[in-house]
Amino acid sequence: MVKPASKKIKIEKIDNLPARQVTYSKRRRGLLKKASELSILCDCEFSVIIFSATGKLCESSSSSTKDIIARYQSHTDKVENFDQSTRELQLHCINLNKELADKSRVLRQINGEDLEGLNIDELQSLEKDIEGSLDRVLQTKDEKFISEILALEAKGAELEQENNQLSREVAMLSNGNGVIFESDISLAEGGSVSESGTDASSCFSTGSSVDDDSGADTLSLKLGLP
Amino acid sequence: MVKPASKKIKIEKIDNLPARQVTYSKRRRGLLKKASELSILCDCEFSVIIFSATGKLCESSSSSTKDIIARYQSHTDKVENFDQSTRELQLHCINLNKELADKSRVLRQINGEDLEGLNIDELQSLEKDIEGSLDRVLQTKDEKFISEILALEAKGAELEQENNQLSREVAMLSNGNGVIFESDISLAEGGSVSESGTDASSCFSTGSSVDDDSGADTLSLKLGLP
DNA sequence: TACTACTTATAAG
DNA sequence: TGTTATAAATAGT
Repeated sequence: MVKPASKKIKIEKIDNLPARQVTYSKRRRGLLKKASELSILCDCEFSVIIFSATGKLCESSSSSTKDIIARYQSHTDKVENFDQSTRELQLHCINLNKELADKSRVLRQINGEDLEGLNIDELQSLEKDIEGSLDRVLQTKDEKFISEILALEAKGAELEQENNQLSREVAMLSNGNGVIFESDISLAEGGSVSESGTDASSCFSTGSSVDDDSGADTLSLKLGLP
Repeated sequence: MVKPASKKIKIEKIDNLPARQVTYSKRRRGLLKKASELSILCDCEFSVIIFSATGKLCESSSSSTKDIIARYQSHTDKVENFDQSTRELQLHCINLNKELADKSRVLRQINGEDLEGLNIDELQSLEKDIEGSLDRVLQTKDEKFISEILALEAKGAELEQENNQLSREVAMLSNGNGVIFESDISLAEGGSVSESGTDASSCFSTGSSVDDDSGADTLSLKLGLP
C-alpha cells in the first residue's frame, strides 16, 4: 500500500494557516531538541528565542535566558557602558543641581531675599561685590553714552559741513536763478532724521570727530538721558 | 562493500575533542538552518545565541539579535521603564543646563562680564536692579547694626546698673572693712569683653533698649566698620 | 495526536 | 573539506 506521505517542500511561507501552525509546532520542537542535543554533546551554552506570527514568545536555553543574554550583550553591546553612562548622567545631574542651587542662592541674595541669614561680615562682602557690579555697569553705560555722543557729534559736524556747502551752492545759484530755497532745507534737516533711526543703541559707522560742541548739545537731547 | 557509517549515538558529552569540534560545527550549522527554515515557513521571528565550550559566540536571528532581545525583555523585564527613566533623566539634565546657563549669564553680567553686548536701555535696567540690590543689602546691614547696637546698649545699661549696685555695696562695705577696690573695677570692665566674644554676628539675647547713647558710640568701635 | 514515506541531518571514515 | 550509510526529522494523512 503506497501512502503519499512526505515530499520535499519549498522553504517559503506556508499559506495554509492550520498547516502552518502544525509545522510551527513540530519544527519548533525539533529545533529546541537539536539545540539541547548540541549543548550536551558539545558542552556549549545556547539560547533560542522565538516569537510566533501571533507574537507568542517561546524560549529555551541551556541555562537561563537572561544570563545568556547578559553574556551576549557583554560580548557585543556597550550595555555596561550604557549603565555607566546613566550613572554618569545622574552624577552630572547632581552636580548641575548643586551649581544651580548655588547660583540661585547668590541671585536671590542679590535680589534682596535670604539676606537675613547673613551676618554683618557677609553682608559687607556682598555690598562690596554689588558696588563693584554697579561701578562696572555704570562705567560700561558711560562708555556707551560717550561713544554714542561722539558718533552723533561726528554726524552733526558732517551734516553742518554739508549744510555750509549747500548754503554756498544756494547762494551762488540764487545769484543766477530765482527759487530753489525749499528743497535746500529739506535736504539738510530731513536727511539726518531718516538715517539715524529710532534705536539709540544703533551707533553710526561714520566717525571722525569735530571740536564744535554747539551741535553736540542739541544732539544729546535725542537720547533718553535722566 | 559495507561502509561502517552513521550509527545512533548517545546524547552525552563527546569526550574526543576533535570529534566534538566537528560535531559542534556540523550540528550548529544544522540548527541555524532549521531555525531559519522555521522562521520562513511559519512567518516567525527567532534568535539563536550559542557560546562554544571555548567561549566563542555564535549568533543567528531572523532580523536583529538586539531587537529580538529587546522584544524578549519587553515580555519579561521592566527594561523599558529603565530606558524611559534614563530618557527623563536626560531631559532633566537638559533643563538644568538651560537654567544654569541663564543664571550664569545673569551673574556674569552682574559681575561685569558680557556687559558689552547690552545696549543702553538694558544697561540702565541692570543698573536699576543692582541699585535695588545694593539698597536692600545696605538696609539689611543697617538693621543688623542697629539691632546689635541696641543689644550692646542694653547690655551696657545692665552692666552700668550692676556697677552702681556694686559701687553702693562697696561703699557700704568700705565703711565697715578696708580694701575690695580692685575686684570692683575688673568686674565692671572685663565682664563685658569676655561675654560678647569675638564674632560680631553673635547678637546678645538680652534685649530691652535704653536711651543712653554715650555708651553706643563706645561699643560700636568693636565692630569692623569701614 | 499517531503514522509513515520520504527528506534531511549527521557520525564515522 | 567531501562521502555515505544510517539516524532523525517531518509533510501529509
